[in-house]
Amino acid sequence: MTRTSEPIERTRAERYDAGSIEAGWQARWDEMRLYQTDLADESRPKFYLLTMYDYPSGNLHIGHWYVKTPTDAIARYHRMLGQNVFFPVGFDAFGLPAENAAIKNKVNPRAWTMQNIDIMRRQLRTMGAAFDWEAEVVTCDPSYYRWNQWLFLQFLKAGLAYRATAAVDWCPNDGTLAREQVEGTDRRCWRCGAKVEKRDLAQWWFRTTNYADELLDFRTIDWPDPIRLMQTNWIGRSEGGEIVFTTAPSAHHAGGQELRAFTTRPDTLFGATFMVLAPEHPLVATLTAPERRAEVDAYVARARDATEIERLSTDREKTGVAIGAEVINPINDERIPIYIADYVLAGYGTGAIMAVPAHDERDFAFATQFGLPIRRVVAAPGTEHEPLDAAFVSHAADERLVNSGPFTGMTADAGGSAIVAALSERAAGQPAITYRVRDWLISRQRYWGTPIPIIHCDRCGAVPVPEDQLPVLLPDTVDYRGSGENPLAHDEAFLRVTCPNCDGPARRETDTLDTFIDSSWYWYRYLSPGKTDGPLDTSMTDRWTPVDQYTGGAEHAVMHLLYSRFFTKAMRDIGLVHEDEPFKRLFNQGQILGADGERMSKSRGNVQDPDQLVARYGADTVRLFLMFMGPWDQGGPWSESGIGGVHRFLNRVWAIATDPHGSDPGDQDAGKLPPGQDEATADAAMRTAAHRTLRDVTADYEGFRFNTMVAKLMELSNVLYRYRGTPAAGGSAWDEAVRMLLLMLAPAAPHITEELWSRRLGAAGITWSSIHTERWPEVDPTAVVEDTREVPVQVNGKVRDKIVVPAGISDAELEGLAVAAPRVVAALGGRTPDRVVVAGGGRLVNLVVRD
RNA sequence: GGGCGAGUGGCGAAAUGGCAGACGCGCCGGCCUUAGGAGCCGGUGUCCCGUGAGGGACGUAAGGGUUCGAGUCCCUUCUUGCCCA
Repeated sequence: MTRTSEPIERTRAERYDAGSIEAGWQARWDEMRLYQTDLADESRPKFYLLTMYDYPSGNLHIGHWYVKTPTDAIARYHRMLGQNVFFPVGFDAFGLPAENAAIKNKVNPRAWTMQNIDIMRRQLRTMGAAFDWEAEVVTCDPSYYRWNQWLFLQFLKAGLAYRATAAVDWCPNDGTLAREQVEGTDRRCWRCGAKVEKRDLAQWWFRTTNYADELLDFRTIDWPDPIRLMQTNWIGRSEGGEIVFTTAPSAHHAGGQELRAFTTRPDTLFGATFMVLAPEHPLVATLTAPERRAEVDAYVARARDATEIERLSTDREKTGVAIGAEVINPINDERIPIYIADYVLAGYGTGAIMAVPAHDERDFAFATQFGLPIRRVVAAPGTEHEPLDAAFVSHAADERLVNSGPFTGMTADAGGSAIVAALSERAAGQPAITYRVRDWLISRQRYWGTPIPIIHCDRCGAVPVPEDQLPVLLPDTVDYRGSGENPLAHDEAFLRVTCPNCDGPARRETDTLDTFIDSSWYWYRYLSPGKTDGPLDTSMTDRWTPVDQYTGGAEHAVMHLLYSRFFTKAMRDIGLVHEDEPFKRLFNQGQILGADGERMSKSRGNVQDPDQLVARYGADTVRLFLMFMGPWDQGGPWSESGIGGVHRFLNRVWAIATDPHGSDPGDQDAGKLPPGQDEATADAAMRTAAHRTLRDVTADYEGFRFNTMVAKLMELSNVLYRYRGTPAAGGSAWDEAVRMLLLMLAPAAPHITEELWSRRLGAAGITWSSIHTERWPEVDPTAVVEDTREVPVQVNGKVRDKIVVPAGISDAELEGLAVAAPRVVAALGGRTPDRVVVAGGGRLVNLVVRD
C-alpha cells in the first residue's frame, strides 16, 4: 500500500505523503484553538453555518463525509472572506437504535450512546474540519433535555401543547410511531420494518396547525423550490366550503340528522347525486337500514383491513355499499342516497363527501360502477350538452355553471362563493379551509428520550412538574424485561411521586418526547451550551440567529425542517426569540448510495467506510474526491474509480509548490517552454490563468459548485505543471499563481495547503501563520483580459472558421473580418449574407444566407 | 394515480439560448524504468471521404415546434429518481 520502498534518487524532492502531515496539523490547529469562535467578537460580520447534527450510530460512513466536508469548505471560505464563522457540531443522541441495541445486547442505552459518540468524535476529527467543538451539544445529556422539558411546559402554558386520545400507529417493537414513520404500501415501521397496527392512547400533542398558514409563507427565506413545494404539499391547504346535509326521514330513522361534508368545489353542489361516508363514520351504525345491515357490516370489516394506499388508489375498481338511507341536499332539497366506500377516509375533512360524479374522477368511477346518475353542472362554452365520458375537472376561467338553478350562468368560482353564501344565510353551510397536516403527536412510549414533565394525580389530573424540579431525570438503571414494553412503566422508583398540587400520591407520566423535538431548537443551544438558568442566551441568539446557512440531506425536507420552523415561531410567540424563521438559506445535498445504487445500510452490507480511504490517500484526497464527483445536490451511487485522479492532482500541486525547477523523467520536452513562447508570454499566460481561475472559483464557492471548482483548480495546476522546470518557473508570475492556487485550494484541502504554505513561509524566512487565517485573494481585472480572442464564425448556424481578433474590436470590424475568413468565403460560395448576427457581445458571428 | 426533478461519450460529468463533451476516470500509443498496480508526454463521441496533411456528415432518450442559432425554451411520448396519495 505505501510506497516507502521506492528508490529515493528517482525524485529529488520529497513526495507528498498525506499520512505524515494531516494528524500533525490537526493537533496543531486544536492546540491553537484555531476554530473556536469568539461569539462576542463584533469586529467582523458574523456567519452562522450549521450542518445537521448526527445520530451517534457508532460509525461514520462516507455519507457523513459527503455532507460535512463541503460544508467545512464553506466555513473556511467564509473565514477567508473575513467573517466571524461559527460552525458547531453535536449529537442527536436520543432515539430508538440505542434502545434496540440495549435490548439486543443487554447494554445500557446511555453507555452505548456515549461510547458511540466517543468513536464518532475521533472519526470526525480525521476530516480536518473547522468545527468548534467547544460548542458541542449532546441531546441525551440532562443539561440539554431539561430544556426540552422546560419548553414543553412553556408550550403547555401558552396553549400550544395539549393531551388528547387518538388511535396511534403502533409498532410492536418500537411503540408509538408518528404518521410519517409508517412506510410503504403495507404500513411497516421505518426503523424495524414490522407491521404497524392501531391503538387508542392518551397522547400529548403540539398545536402545529396553529401555524399552518404561516408555515406556507416562505417569502423571507432562501430555500430550494423542491423543499418549499414538499412542505406546501405536506401542509396541504384546501379552500372550499363545509356543506350541511340533513338525513331524510325513512322507515327506520326519523331524519333531521346533520351530515357535514367538506368540498373544494361548492360550485358543483347541484351535481351531487349521492353522498359517500367513510366506512368508519360514526353515523353509519345508526343510519343503516336493517335490511342493509349485514352487507354494510361486512364491508366495514373489510375496509378496516385495507391500507390507506390501497383505499385511495385510483387504479383499483371502486367498491362500496348503499346503507339504505338518504340525505337532503340543502341547495335544492333533493334527496340523494348515502353510500359507504373505502375511498373516503375518516381522518380527512369530515369523513363524508358529496359525490359529484360529473366533476370528480373517483366519484365518476364510483357512479359508473353502481349505475348512479351523472349530472353535468359546469361546462365550457358550447359544451353544455356534450355527453361526459369522463369527469370534467378542468376548472378554466371561461367555464359556466349549468343546471344549477338560480346560479346557472355564473363562473365556477363566483358560483361557488354564491352557493356557499346562500347556504350560510340558512346556516346550512359556510366557507371552510382544511389542512392535510395534523397536530404533532409528540408522545412516545419509549425509555430513551426526554421524560415528559407531567405528574398524573387521581384528584388533580395531569399536573405539570414545577419548573424548579426540572429536569425529570431518566433513571440510569433500565430493566427491559424483554422487548417492546417501556421500562419506565414498571420502574416504581421513577413512577411514585407526590402530586405537586395536593401532595397526594401520584404517578409520573411515562411517555417521552419525540426526538424531533431535540432537533427543533439545537442550533439555539449551540450558542450557550453550558447555560444553566435558561435554554438560550438571548443576547447571543439575537446576534447570531437566524442561521445564515444550513446544510443537510434532503431526506429531512419535511419533518425536521418543518418542525424546526414551527419551534421558532412558537418560541417567538412565547418571547424567547425574536425572529420568524430559523434558517435563512438552506442547501440540501443529495445522498450517497451504496455501490449497488441502494441506500447504504448495514443490513445491505453496502456501507462505505471512509477510514480505509483516508488511510490510503489522506483526508484531503477523500474530501476533494467527494466534492469532485458531481453536483453536490445530486448524490448518487458510490464508486471509488476516479479517486486516483484527484490524488494525482494533489501530488502535482505538491510538486509545483515544492519543486518548481524539477522535471519528470520521461518528459522529452522537459525544461523547454511551449513552442512560440518566451518568458514574458509565459508569465502573462500564468497570470491570466490564475486570475481567471480565481474569478470562476470564487463564483463556484458561492454557488456550492464544488465539482467545477475542483476542475478549474486542476486546469490551473495543469498550466503551471506545463511550465514547471522551464525558465518561466519560479519567477514572480509563477510565484503569484502558486500562492493563489494554494489559497483557493485551502478551504477544500486544508492539510496539504497548510503544509505547503508553511514551507513557503519558511523558505522566504517569514514567521509562520496559518493559511486558514489568510484573506481570500482579489481578482486583478487587468489580468483576466487577453489582447486577442478567438471568434467562431458560423454560416447558417454551422461553424466554418475561427478568426483571431483584437479584444476591443467593434461589431462592424468583426463582421468585416468574418466574411473575409477563407473558409467562410468558401462556404458562402459567392453568396452575400442576407443577415449577419453578432452574438453575445462579439463572442460568435453567424452569417445567414438563403439557398 | 398525482406532484416535482433528471435523461449528454465506455464511466463520473461540463456547457448566462451562441464552438457539445471542460475536468477527471478508463482505454490506446509512447517515454522513463530491472520492474510497474508509480511518474511523465500524446491520443481517445460515431460514421464517411482522403496514401497524406486534412476535410465532411451525424450526434445531448424519441418525435414535433419556436429561433439567425436549442443539450438549454414550448408541446407530445418513453424511461428513471424522489416526494405524496
